[in-house]
Amino acid sequence: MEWADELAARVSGPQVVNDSKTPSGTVHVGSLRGPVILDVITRALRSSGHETTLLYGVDDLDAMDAQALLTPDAVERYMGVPLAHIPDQVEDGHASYARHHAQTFIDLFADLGIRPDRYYWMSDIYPTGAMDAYIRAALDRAHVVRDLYRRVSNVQHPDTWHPVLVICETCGKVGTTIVTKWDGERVFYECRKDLVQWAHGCGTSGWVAPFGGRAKLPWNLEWAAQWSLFGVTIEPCGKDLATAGGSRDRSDAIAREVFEREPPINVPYEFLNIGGRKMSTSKGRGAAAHRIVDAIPPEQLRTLFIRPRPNHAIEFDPEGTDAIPRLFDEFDKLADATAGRPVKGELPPGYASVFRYALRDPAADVEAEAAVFRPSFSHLAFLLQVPGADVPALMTAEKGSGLTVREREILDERIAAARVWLDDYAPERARMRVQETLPEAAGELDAAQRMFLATLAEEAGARTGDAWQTQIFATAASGGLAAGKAFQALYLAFLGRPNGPRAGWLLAGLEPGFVARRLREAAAADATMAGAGGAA
RNA sequence: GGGCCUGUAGCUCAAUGGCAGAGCAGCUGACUCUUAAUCAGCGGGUUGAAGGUUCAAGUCCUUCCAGGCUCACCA
Repeated sequence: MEWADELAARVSGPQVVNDSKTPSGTVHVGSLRGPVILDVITRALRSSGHETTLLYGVDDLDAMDAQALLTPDAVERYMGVPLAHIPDQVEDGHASYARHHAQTFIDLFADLGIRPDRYYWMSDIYPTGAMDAYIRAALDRAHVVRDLYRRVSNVQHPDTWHPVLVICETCGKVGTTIVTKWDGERVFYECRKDLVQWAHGCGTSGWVAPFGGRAKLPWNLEWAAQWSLFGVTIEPCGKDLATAGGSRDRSDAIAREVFEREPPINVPYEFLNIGGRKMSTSKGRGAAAHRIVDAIPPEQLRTLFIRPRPNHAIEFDPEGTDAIPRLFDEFDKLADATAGRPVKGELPPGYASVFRYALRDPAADVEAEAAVFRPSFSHLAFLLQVPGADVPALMTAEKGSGLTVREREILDERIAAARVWLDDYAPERARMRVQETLPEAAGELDAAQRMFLATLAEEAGARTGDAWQTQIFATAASGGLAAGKAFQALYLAFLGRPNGPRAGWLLAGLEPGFVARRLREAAAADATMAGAGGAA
């Protein structure tokens, strides 16, 4: 976790941290790693005394290039059009396609404790004329840009290519236009039918002054221009951009050679892999970001992203594993250590920072947060499956005193997460189910256990969990059976496994007639039945 | 083909160049009302391979092998 603190120690003076995103469609959980890293860097800078501004931009004048995300009849009309100028495909009140997707992403920030000082939308910036100086510089130095593309990225543009994209006055597309001349005030552009494969231009051409929102810079130049416009000093970016000869290299060179400014410090970060594979909404892997957030509350999600160094890929496989419970356990361990409670095993390096930066509220009282009672996630998931269990009451008992408002909030958050986990992610072994018919495993019961079950069947009836629990111990004792063996017998008879939840409450939650019938069936079970199953 | 990352116990990961560790899982045991809790204990390794530097290498250098991501059209 030292990475953020080390970065903070390396810089001097006021800092501007920036990131921006093209709202081209639905995002997945992995997309949140960037914003979380951004936020942690900001917090680290501030806590080491640097005056810091956090900016988050939406590159919503970029062209639509994802056909799959448009309705079929919208493809011809909107492919290549700036995202900000496409109507929302979903009728939920957003002004545009870009606003819809950007807003659903940004809405997650607040929950995660990420609070940029300012959001900016490029569709708002261009019309103000703030970008005009950069557009002019890019046009004046078009030959430098062409040379740099060839040198840095081996991309060969025609000699007449100019680094500005005019928004076609006729069809409104920006992805299909090319500028071939610049006279110092106006550019000559063509909206070509086949400039790119994914969109078709309308054939318009003409001279236009490319200022005040009538044109935009290509993405790499826009990026570098943002650094100058906002005075950005630190900007992390995903490894897809940070690759050698890739976008970041191009933009760095543009910053130096066209806008004559050192690019910001880069913090390249790796992605989040689910089950060893890249997340992809289109391939059906990886829930959309707003979906998995239901199973992983903010502070645990922050922990997941913060703990490894940014340049390490995160392997996370929540499907059918205990990855989610372990994430909670790890967070709780950090809290215990921070609160000075004893913890098992060794602590990760820099654990105190991890816990502090994992908290949603940057101004939280870290000591107080660490001290609050947090129920074990797996224990909760377990209790939720016990028929009739009063989980809040049980947790109050476990804590030994009433839950505070904050503790009740955490409990509710964890209960909700555990429900989602049980429904969508938990492995079979974490789920328990009362078997409809006598489980095969009941054949493993020995004579003493069958005797116990038979006796208990005589006592069966409607009673409370507490009463059942007492009865179980009493019956076991009167038959001379060890309590452990007695409970095992019940679990085998009802769940088909040697262990389970508090048996008394399990039985109390079932229909009394069914309980009596099952007890008798299990008592009558012949040990030879289990021969094939290899019973002990 | 270029770039980045990874390879250490079954799984997830640690280890300023200085005796290879932890959590979880597993196994054994204890427990007369927390029974998937709690407590005690145990096993588990040619650190992907081969060279090199060093008194000393999981760690640094070289070369391989394997896996993953990413770029090479646009943003």
